[in-house]
Amino acid sequence: MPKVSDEHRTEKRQQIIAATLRCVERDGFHKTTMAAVVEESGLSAGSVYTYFRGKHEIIHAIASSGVTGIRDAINRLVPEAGSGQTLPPPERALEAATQHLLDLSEQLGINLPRIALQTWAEAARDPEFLALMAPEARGIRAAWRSYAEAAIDAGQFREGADPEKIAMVLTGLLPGFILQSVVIGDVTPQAYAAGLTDLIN
Amino acid sequence: MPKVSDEHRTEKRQQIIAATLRCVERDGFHKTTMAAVVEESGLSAGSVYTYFRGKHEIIHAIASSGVTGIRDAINRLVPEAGSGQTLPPPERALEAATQHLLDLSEQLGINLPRIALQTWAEAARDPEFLALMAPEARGIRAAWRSYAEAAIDAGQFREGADPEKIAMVLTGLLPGFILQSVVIGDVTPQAYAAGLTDLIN
DNA sequence: GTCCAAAGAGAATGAACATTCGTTTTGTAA
DNA sequence: TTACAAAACGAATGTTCATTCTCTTTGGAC
Repeated sequence: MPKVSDEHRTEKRQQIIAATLRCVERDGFHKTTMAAVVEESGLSAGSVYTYFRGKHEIIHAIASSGVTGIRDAINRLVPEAGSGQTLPPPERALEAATQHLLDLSEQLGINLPRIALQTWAEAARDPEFLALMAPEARGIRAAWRSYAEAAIDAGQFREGADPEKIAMVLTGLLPGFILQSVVIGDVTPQAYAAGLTDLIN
Repeated sequence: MPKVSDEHRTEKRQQIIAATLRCVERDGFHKTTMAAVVEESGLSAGSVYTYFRGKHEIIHAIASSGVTGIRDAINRLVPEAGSGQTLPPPERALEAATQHLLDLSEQLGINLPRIALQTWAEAARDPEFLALMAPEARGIRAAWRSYAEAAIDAGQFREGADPEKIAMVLTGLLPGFILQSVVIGDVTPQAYAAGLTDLIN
């Protein structure tokens, strides 16, 4: 094949990334072999290496991709000024965020919680990987902060509450849901949200 | 050396496990080489293999060890019947649990949050490893459940609140603290607890 | 239609690493 | 003291895996 359009090129890269995600869900980053990626992608070794310089680069591409879209899901909960949309209470916001994760998992046919655990471990180990992930993590925190600010304005939390600290806790609830869904396996968005309701009231 | 006492044997095993933990904190399970464990432990390759059948067995020993002692730390917060000890509010309980983790990290000279992330990833990947970790995870949930039951009895939460669901959320807050401490790095037990206070009130 | 540069294929390569093995040292028990 | 069984050692081994290299195919430009 001759030089191919840029769209085709990014499409093939997506195909390889998707194949890698399926492998990583099963085996983690380090037990995922290039042979497995090659097989899962339906391409040949040589071909994969024309789209990525190596395994390293595929993994880093995953790190920067913000696969979960959690950040946007949270931002969608915060009404734009004058939109008339109402701000959900924290338990509904949490439920929406966790439900989004499960919906997207189903849609992609990939268990995102499992992938998430792998990426966290990699972030703890590889500073470059961390640098690629951190913006997404900070973005999720910032989204919760916007939510908290709106909630304080709306009188849902006491005047003078610290939106950044509230955001820390709301951000922290997501990994807790993800980890428990993999390790214990009995959490649902509804039960988790109900727990928050009981904790708050 | 001839056959050596059982205490000496378990002591050497501990020494190897401690060395491995230092390696895993730095490199993760899969990038930790036996050569590194050997060097860090100050023993020789052959010697390490007289105490463990292989890398696999060292890793599994770590999985079942419940290194963090979080479970006990939580249980200590719940007063025994008739002890006169008072039940702390959730934010203080959370602060105590997260502070325990940092204290123990300092005491051991090991960053436990980093280790935790590695173990979660391994649990997602290796069912045997998961089976060894799960009891500790369930134990932490059970400890929070005891706390929640006591708190409901004490009137801290509304009558009819579901202690298991409250326990889900309190359990979930810990991974959130751990992950954010590694990825964002700005969480403290105090700030996190203050966030919970603001969220609750 | 012919070229040709890039893509695709898959066997070959070489490095990294867990584990083993032959040898030496050590401490206890006779 | 001597003997011996286990522990310690560390070089050698064999396997696994990422990456490369050569060869073949492909499809757009002229």
